[in-house]
Amino acid sequence: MPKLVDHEERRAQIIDALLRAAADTGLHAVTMRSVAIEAGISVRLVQYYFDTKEQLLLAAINRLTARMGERVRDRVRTAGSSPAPRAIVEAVLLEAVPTDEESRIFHLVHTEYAVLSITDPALGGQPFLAAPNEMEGFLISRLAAAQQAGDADPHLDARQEAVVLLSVSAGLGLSVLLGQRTADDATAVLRYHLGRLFPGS
Amino acid sequence: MPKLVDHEERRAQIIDALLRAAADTGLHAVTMRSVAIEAGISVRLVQYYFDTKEQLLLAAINRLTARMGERVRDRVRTAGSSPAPRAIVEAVLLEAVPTDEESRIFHLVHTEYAVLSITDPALGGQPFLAAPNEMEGFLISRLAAAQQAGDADPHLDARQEAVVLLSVSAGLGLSVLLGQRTADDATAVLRYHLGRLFPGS
DNA sequence: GACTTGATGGTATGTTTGTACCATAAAAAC
DNA sequence: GTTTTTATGGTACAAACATACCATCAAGTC
Repeated sequence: MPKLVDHEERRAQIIDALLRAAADTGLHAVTMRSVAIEAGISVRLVQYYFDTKEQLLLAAINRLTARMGERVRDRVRTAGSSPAPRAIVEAVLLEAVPTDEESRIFHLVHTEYAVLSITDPALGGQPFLAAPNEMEGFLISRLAAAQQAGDADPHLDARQEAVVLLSVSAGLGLSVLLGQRTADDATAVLRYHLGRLFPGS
Repeated sequence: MPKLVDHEERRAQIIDALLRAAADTGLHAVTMRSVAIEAGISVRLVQYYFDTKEQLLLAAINRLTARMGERVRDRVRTAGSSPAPRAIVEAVLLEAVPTDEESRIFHLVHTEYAVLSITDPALGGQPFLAAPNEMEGFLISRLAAAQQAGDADPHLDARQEAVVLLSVSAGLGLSVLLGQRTADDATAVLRYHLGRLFPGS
């Protein structure tokens, strides 16, 4: 054989090619051939590392959700050294607004997967429900903490406000993908809304 | 020939079959054959009324956006006899939450089209930008009117609040489609948020 | 040095798709 | 009553797809 190959690295390469192809032509138009071409390898190799197309699609969505979770946690950690509650909440929610090219690819393909999962039972909606539910709990705890610290109006219903926040960030992210708003506009709207929740700044 | 046929009616029948098929198996899985079967006619007839698949898809999205516009206007008219600003705004925004089966089909397929339009230039994003922009203007005017009437806090930025409202209703609608929330929960969250904008009830 | 085994390329195959073509019955036109 | 239209069915066809199969070459193993 030629040089021994790190399978995980090869698989990551192929998955990244799939993500680029999906962001370019749409997830529905992704074929074994287009992934192979984008990755610069033969179709046979894609088959070699992911036996079937379904397995490739599943591996891609797993990698995607894992990477998005990492990105959110990175943001929390970065903003979290000085744990101002508003800064943390803002960091988490702004991750849903695609700014750089990588985040645009991620959110576009993630949205395509999410919509696909509504009708395709083989994609099992778990990854699309687990992460938002986790985020909802996180936001509720932060809002409640801010209320006790006197940074947020104690009359607010933390649970409902958390759902509003998640919805508005998802809606804004989608509108940016659709080209209806720029990322800067979406950011400004989100900051405005946070300003209403956290009156002290 | 057998009986003369109303072309527009036949076309509407076929489009409705397409919408059902798309809501059932996903827009990407819709074929000339599946539409024909769902409509109970032969493939040849689908070709006869819509020469090509692309034309069928375009006719369907046009019918879809037209029907959704009608539904929103119906709601405004129904709630508009007593023009309490909050009631009108609430009616418009609640249209984005799928409750009955028809609205679920509409919003599911509409979302599938919207996501598809991001990568498919042949679908031309116009219908997905015109309607929201029109709604944004409508909401801004209502919010401003409510502020002048003393029903809403005059310190609010009507434009930003309108964007927040549209985003939150879009995000809530999507989360209902994804099975993350029930329609009732989404409705309650939206009403809660409106209660914060319109303190007088 | 012989042999196994991992990584790769190329090709064949059966299925599904959109579309084009051929056919027919029956209403309308004259 | 013949001759157009009009609405419909069935079938044929080329392209594209996922996948299975055959082949090869080089690095380890003994």
